[in-house]
Amino acid sequence: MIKAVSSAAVRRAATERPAPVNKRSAMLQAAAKLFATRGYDGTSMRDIAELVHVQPASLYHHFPSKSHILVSIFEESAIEMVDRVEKAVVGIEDPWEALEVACTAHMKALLAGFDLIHVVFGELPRRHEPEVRQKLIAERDRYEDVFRRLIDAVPLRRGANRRYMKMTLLGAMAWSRVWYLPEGRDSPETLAHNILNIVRTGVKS
Amino acid sequence: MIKAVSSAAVRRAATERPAPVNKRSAMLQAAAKLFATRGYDGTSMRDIAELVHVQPASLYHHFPSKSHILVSIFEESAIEMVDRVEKAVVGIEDPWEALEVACTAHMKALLAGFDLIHVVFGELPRRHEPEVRQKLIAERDRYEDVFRRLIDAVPLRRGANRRYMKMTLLGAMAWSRVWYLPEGRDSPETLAHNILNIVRTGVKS
DNA sequence: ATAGTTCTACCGAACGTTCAATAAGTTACT
DNA sequence: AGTAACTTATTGAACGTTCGGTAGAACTAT
Repeated sequence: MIKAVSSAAVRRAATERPAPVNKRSAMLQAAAKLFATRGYDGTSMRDIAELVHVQPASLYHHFPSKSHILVSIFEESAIEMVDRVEKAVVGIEDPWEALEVACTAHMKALLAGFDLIHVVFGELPRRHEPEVRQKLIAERDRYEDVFRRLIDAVPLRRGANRRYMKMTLLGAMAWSRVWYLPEGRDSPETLAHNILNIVRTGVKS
Repeated sequence: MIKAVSSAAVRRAATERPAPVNKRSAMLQAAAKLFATRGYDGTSMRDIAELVHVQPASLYHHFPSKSHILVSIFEESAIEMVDRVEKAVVGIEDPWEALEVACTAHMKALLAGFDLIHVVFGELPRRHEPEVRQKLIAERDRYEDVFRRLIDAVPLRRGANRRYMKMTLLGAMAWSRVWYLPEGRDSPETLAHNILNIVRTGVKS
């Protein structure tokens, strides 16, 4: 019995298929990278397949369609990002500090190569079929909710609208995708700090 | 001679082709509407042609390629938007009021159906060929420059960074594309006022 | 233990459709 | 007559997707 198991393990290790790792997640990674740079419509199933060194047809073993790949990216991304942000803020008492830490985590992911979240903030759910759109929006909402809760905990001046604040903050951060230069002198941390500071205290003299 | 001209005019009036209006701009309008909702890659030349009631090949009489249509949209949009914003701020002394009026003009165009500007803030230049990308960025910069000048005129507290302020402001406004609901209770004016107010005075108590 | 079966992951080739673009011809207007 | 505007007809390539088949691992029955 023991022998049989161990010989199976050896055989599995000896095979040139390098790992029993989930190829599904490799496909998701590749798709995210391409969607992030070329957009959903600008990426073909062939492009994705090529990046994973697989035939196009193989993608359909793991996903029923191209749009399901997009939905899966949104799902995995929301889970991962909620996790990152919530881990980052754990134990922090001051609500403003917690929010800044969350923003930093967000900007790091957005500007330092986490392709999945790039897709979430780059793809407009509007452009997809209703059924797909609904799921995309739901996943993004799930992530935004983390920020909503952090913003709820922060003391605002009278009359300040938390919804507008959330949209301004997330919008400003999302827009950095458009103008940010990785080789520039601004780090994601600096960006998060400065953007949040503007939203918190304003700029006027 | 006169007879000939008049008979030609009558024939022209009688024909169902409604007007000798610039069909080029109609094509641009149609393309902008489609690009704005479905994206560049999600829109085909056939789609554009159909919306103008013209055969696909006719588009190539006015534009050498699909990407030239996109570039033309950016050009016309930048001209039009610079014009709108500069007309809106003329004669306003107070720099903060001028900036708010500019933001209002911007939001009105963005949220109330001016498709051209929608394309400018929806299409990522990154995704296009270098030659095209360069032009797209140049046109958007031309527009952003109007805001840069308005922001330069506004008095800030010490240490406030005008570049971050510009990016936060434009980013927050651009992001409204994603969550704004036309049938909601927020008018473009309200949005512009509130977003600018957050950037100006902050939200903290 | 071995032979037969099922299952997972993938492949190569092709499906019908749609894409941007072109070539050549026709009509409209000056 | 000449030019601008637009048409019909067509191209080769690329698209998402489907198909039948296969290698190998994993169960099942003997």
